[in-house]
Amino acid sequence: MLTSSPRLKRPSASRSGRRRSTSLAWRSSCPLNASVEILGDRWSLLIIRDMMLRGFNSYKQFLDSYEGIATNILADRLAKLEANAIIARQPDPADGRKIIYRLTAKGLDLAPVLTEMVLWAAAHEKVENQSLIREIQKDKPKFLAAIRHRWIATS
Amino acid sequence: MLTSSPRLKRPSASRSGRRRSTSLAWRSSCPLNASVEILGDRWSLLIIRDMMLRGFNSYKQFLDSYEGIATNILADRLAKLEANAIIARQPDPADGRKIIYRLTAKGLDLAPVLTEMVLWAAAHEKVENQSLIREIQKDKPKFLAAIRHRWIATS
DNA sequence: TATGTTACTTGCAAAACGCAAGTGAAAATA
DNA sequence: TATTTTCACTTGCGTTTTGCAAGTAACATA
Repeated sequence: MLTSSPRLKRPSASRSGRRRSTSLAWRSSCPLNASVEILGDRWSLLIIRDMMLRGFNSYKQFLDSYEGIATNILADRLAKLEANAIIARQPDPADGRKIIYRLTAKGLDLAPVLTEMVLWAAAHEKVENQSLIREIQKDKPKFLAAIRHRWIATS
Repeated sequence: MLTSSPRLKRPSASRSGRRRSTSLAWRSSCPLNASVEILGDRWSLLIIRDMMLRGFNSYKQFLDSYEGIATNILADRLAKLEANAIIARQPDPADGRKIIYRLTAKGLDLAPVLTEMVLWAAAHEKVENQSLIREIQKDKPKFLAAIRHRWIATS
């Protein structure tokens, strides 16, 4: 069964014999490791992309996004992103079935990370969406500001 | 068995019925998806961090790094990073047992990605390595230039 | 020559993933 | 009002990936 709880498992003493605390939830307190533990899978950043760049905010929209995430995985990732305060859920006042997902300020702050990942792939892999890439390359601060303004407008 | 070959599996037609090409290796040609498919796991970016920031260049160093990667996973990730031209392997001329791992120019270009991930975690999670964080915050272009200079010096 | 090091591979159990099908509540439709 | 559809999930199950422990071949060192 998929669990949405934070990973609490600690690695046993490594080959090098270094001890690790048993109370820490993370493998290490390195800031990069924190990002990797929260975002390092094949789906989380794509969900954030759909929210940040495409304005998606519902389960169905994420499910129908191009890469084709499985429904149980989507539910799991949304729960984890919410547990990490990257997104927030709110019932739609206009439709009792719907849940509206929104990026938190913490989630919005991932914009520079996504932006640099897009630029890296654009420089080194064969990818599409050249208009987005050119927009970022032309004026990165302006692009980031536009994301922020859209977020404020839809909050 | 762990495989280092690129994932060729294609998702079947999704719930939305959209067709996907069977010849593409990637789920989509979105640049962010490319980055996620190459880097989106719990270990690859940590290996790159160890090379970029700590100057690690051997299997044993990666294996003994703090987070405690398993030896089979390390071998698999090194092979994948090499297959993606992010790192290159060369035998150590001074020691026939050793393999020296180096970042390629493509791998070095991940510095802005790692940097933004560090800054995000520093802003939103409880992490250590404050000296690194302050160095980045003080002058990001200088920090990135320093990484590049070290890389040139050790090539 | 014996022992340690380095970069791996192999076997196996546990966890995560992916697909298909099902569920319950609310909304839309006949 | 009754029926169907939509939405946000959950469940079951087979496959894939991960993690741990142990082993191996080539080379270096004492």
